[in-house]
Amino acid sequence: MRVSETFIPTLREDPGEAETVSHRLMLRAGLIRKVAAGIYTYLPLGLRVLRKIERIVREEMNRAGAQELLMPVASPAELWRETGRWDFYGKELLRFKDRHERDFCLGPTHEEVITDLFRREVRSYRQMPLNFYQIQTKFRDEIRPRFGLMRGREFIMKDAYSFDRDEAGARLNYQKMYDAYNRIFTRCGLTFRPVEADTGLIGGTSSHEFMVLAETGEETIVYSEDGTYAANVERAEVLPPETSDQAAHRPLTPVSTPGRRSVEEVTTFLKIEPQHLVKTLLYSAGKETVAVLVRGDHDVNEIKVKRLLGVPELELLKPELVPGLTGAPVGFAGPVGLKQVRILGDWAVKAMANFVVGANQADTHFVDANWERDFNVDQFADLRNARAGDCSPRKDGTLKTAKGIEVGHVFMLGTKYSQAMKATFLDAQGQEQLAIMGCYGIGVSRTAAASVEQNHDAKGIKWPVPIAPFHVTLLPLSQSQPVTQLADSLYHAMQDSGIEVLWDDRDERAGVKFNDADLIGAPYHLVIGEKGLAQGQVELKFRHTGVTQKIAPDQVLSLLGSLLKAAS
RNA sequence: CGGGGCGUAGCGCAGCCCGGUAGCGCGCCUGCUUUGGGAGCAGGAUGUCGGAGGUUCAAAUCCUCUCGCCCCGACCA
Repeated sequence: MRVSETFIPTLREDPGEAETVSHRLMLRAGLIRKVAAGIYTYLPLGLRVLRKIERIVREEMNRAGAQELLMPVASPAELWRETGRWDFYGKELLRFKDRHERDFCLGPTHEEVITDLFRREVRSYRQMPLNFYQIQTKFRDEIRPRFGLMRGREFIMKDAYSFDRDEAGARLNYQKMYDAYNRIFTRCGLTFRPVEADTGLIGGTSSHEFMVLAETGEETIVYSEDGTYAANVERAEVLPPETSDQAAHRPLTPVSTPGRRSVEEVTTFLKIEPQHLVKTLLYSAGKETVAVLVRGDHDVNEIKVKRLLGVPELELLKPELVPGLTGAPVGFAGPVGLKQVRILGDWAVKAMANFVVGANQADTHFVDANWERDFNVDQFADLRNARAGDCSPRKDGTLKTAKGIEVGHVFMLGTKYSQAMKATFLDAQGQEQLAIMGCYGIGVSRTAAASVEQNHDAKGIKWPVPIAPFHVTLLPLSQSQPVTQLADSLYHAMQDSGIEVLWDDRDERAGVKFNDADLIGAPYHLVIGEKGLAQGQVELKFRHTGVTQKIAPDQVLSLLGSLLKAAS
């Protein structure tokens, strides 16, 4: 395509609205424009990138035996009521009424719709296994959309749903999808890592997230540097400590800690390490109030607490309710003498002795507290976030942490949806069975943004070949006849041999063209200038390395051809 | 929803505190020169100052309300 005939509105300056790298560069390079918060138009260049990713996704999904279909964006409330998600999904589900006052929503995911299809159409085990996928616009009314395409409200997702006769079949489909995802993100040129994950609102029995490793990622993952373990920090197990503090228990002693509330304030004031303090966090879990005890330098993992309690919602107790419960202002809560509250303790607390806790009295803490002697812990469990330096739960080394962008997520659903919606089939014995389901998502638009996060420099984007909007930018630096003529013939020759080329045919100065080319980020730039041409040469620049190479015009096709072949 | 910030020309911003002619840079249009890393000179066009209401002789500026956007948090396949 010719730049002069293509809508590529590049921006010289950073737009005021964008701070994140991918958001900024995608706006500046003319890939996207905002319509409303978290809602974007994909401009020609941006759409080309999405189509490339979609193509890779389709090829790998088809190869893995999934079949493409397309479900509607709008779906009726009745399906969502069947699974309870009409209420449970909350405000993220964008709802509306049609002209007959019937409730509808815009699909944030499609388990209900596909399960409805399955139960209407599939009768026999002979029709299974099945795996359907679609690439479609999804809508989630996020509380806070941000970072451009990274967390949009409307976005493009590939979602797949598998239906199996039994657990073994479901596991096989899960594995196929897991493998396909590895191939997809590898082909997209991303540095990523599959990690064990929590199942969240989708539910189900187990899942993995595919994380693109990037500093700006919203997720934290932990992994064993030497081993194979990797998990989202939400999910990562923490093993109980192997040794515990055997020190003789000293007597419980109140000390004055005026105005010292936070861990930092208290430990600084008492001149102790945070490892010798126990934090007491009060939560409301449904109708119950629970106290969670963790070591001063640890963080509570609320997902683990929720799972242990078997409750869907967990919220820190509202500050105004704390004094009524503890008899002290916020900041001085402790387990000693705490009434009407279930007390949960993290494993690390079990290994402690003679520690500091709040005294449930203003401006007072206890030192030398000990569990069992001074207070009762109803249950010890793994309740904290894993962190760097912890032992891997597989005991295959020490954990490190990294930031990641979730671009894919695979779930074993089991019968959660087939049960709720009575999606059954007759097995070989004529018995009615529930379909065993799995579901598998890829954020297509987010994948594009993640790639930019991972592949850029101060000048702009550095697209990997397989998802670049164009393979080559052709940059004739003057309007002189020999230069234009060569550009024209190379342009057509490249097109004829299947090389996707963007020809900057504008009468612009060299600097403008160079800067736009760097910003847009095609992997190869072919520069034709008067000086080089006088010596019978053109210049090939590799956007990723910045390396340039002088070559004869008649070598361009074969060289680019082999470079592209090697890179895709 | 809580906290912080912003809304002035297509884009990036100044002006607001302390009310009185709406400005700068880039881009855009015309002409000449220039042409290997965002050109120079000359000339030109472009504004419901987010919206509504109020105070005032006078509001971009002060007050009230409202809409939108960004960042942090809560939240979240």
